[in-house]
Amino acid sequence: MEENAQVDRQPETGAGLPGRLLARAFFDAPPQLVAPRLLGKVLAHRTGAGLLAGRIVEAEAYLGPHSDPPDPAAHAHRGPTPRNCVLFGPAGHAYVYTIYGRYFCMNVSCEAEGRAGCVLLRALEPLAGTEVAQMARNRGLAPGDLTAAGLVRQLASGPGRLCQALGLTRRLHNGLDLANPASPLQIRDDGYAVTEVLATARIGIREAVDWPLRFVLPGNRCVSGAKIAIGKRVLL
DNA sequence: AGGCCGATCCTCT
DNA sequence: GAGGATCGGCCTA
Repeated sequence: MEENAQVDRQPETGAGLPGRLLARAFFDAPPQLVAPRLLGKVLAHRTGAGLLAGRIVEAEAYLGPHSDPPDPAAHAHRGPTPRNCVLFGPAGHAYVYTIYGRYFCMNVSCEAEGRAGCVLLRALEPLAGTEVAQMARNRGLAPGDLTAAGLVRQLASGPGRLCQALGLTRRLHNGLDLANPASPLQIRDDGYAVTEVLATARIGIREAVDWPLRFVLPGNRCVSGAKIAIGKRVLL
């Protein structure tokens, strides 16, 4: 609507980006509340190859060591280390780490400084109008394959795939401020309306496996691990 | 100083 | 459905 006009007046804050930037206050809340609210929002990465962006359709909350009971599956569980120190900083920053020596995973830090809750971004639905072909190349897929049914799902359905598609690495992106209009990596609200969120058990962990801290947009084609479709409704 | 092991993905049966 | 790739970081000694 009027958004285009506003973008033209402030090109440095949102030129070419969909919707509006999420404020830091959005992230300054416990992760089990931030995670479901992040569904439907857009993760946007500005690169030399254009805008790589997708809608968040799956996310997991990891609780900080201050929580009761503490979350034994969280990286911050045993307190700050060189790897996880971003989580103990202010909310709204990217925590990107290496997993299995080959892949990266991206989290969003939550809560005030000193509290290390976070949200793992597990799956995106590629956003129409962005450089989807580049995301496919980043994933080692031929852009032509995208026309085939089911292959959109291969782009960013999974935390490692998500980072690969958007070109996110620990070296370049860990610690970036997601709520800064000058940042190449942002989370934005393009007005997409979420009607229903399901909570399920988290994936790929050994501790606290039955805590219902994984949140999905039910029925979305890009949600990972289709086996775990059962879950409880979440009130937003 | 060294060993262990993952908030994963892909391939093969 | 199972197993291998692959390595930085964290824990223990």
